[in-house]
Amino acid sequence: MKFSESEENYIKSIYKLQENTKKVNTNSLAGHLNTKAASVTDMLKKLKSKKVLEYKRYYGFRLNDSGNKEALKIIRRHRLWEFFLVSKLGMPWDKVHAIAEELEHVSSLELVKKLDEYLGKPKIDPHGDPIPDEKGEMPELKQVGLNVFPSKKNGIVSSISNQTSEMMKMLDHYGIGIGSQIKVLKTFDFDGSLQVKISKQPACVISSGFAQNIFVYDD
Amino acid sequence: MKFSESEENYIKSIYKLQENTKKVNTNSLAGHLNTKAASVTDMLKKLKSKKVLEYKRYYGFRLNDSGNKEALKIIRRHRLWEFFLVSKLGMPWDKVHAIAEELEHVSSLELVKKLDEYLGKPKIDPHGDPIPDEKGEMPELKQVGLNVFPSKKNGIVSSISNQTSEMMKMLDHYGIGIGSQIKVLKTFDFDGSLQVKISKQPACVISSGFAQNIFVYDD
DNA sequence: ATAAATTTTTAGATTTGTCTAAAATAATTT
DNA sequence: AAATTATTTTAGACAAATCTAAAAATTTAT
Repeated sequence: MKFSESEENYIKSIYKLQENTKKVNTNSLAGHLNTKAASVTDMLKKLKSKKVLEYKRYYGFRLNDSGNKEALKIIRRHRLWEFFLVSKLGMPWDKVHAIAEELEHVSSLELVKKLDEYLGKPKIDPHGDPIPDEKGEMPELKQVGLNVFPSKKNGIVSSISNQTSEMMKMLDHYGIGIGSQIKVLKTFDFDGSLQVKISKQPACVISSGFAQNIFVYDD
Repeated sequence: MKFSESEENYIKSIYKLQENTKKVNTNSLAGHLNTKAASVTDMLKKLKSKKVLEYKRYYGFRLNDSGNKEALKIIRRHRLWEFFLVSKLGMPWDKVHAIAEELEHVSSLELVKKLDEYLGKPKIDPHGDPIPDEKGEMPELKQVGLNVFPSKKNGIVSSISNQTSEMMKMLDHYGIGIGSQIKVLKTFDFDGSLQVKISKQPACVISSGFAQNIFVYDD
């Protein structure tokens, strides 16, 4: 089944609203999509007829299995593109969302597959959100600040909670970016500084404050 | 000025048809876009009102300066994405066009700039067509088969005129791809084989027949 | 140069997605 | 439980992009 850009946006928004409330209602979806309730009702009928929505008029609605699957595909594309924009093109965190909103609608399966492989099948996007896999499974990964990440374990940098240019300069200096491999070799109790190995570079020491802003998950 | 996806497709097609004939006519554009003459006329009015088209009814039409500039921007995006899909994602030549047709409509200036830099500001796309630069200038580059490329000059691989899997295997073996740096060190008259240096790898020797299919331009 | 053929444009309809305003239904208050 | 308020849906309109069929303009042929 193929979906228009607009249909995809509705599906994605319904999916997100479902996470909080069991049944989604017309007004909240209209708010989320920055549109009017009447427009939402029209689209609900269409999505129901396309068999992605459970919907009884006046009673709220939610995606069925098929709809959820579709939503996860769209979210997967969105987050892969965000990862690409940040890790490969070096775009700032806060600018990638809007661009990924456009790129996510390019739906070639071949493209998504190749992009995923090219990026190293990332599991978390630059905002720290999990990227659904090919089957639509959300990886259950907990990320933690590098300062509390266990020693001697291989970690992958998933996000950075500080987007100042000062931070950027330091990340750049150490060669740390989204997707970098990282391992804590030693921690110094005196000031909490850490000796770390970043990808294949020689080990180096970083401050606790710096490490706090680097989020990492188990490889 | 912003253009819809449809408007962009019209602009791009008119640009391409202009290359052959001085004035473009309604029917040929309809043929090119796989649509009907009446639809074309409707769009011509719109493009005229948006000041990208010189158009007098019944008399044919062509893009004005502003329209040509817009066309070059779209073509630039298209060809950069094609380059990306082939050189980074390793997609086959013949599959990238359709995907680039979608990607080209994502028009963030920031994105295009970063993508261009990331790809190394390529001048020729994988089909051998020139990529307009930021200013809309088409690079005037002649590509030649590697077998006739002058020795000791730095070349960039721009396209490959053979997409068989046998060819792919050899390209892969030698680490040659779109965008690779290459230099001919020596040629052997006995069988026309060439000693070449590919990027930073140690020099190696390749056959004349192989070299014929590798197109290169002056760096 | 007039008739025939072709091309282009107009007129009016259709589809998709949106909107406003009014009606229908549900939820809340008294 | 009736009245008030809030939410949702319907009815009807609109803009964008397309189409078919008919009319207008141009080109070609006789």
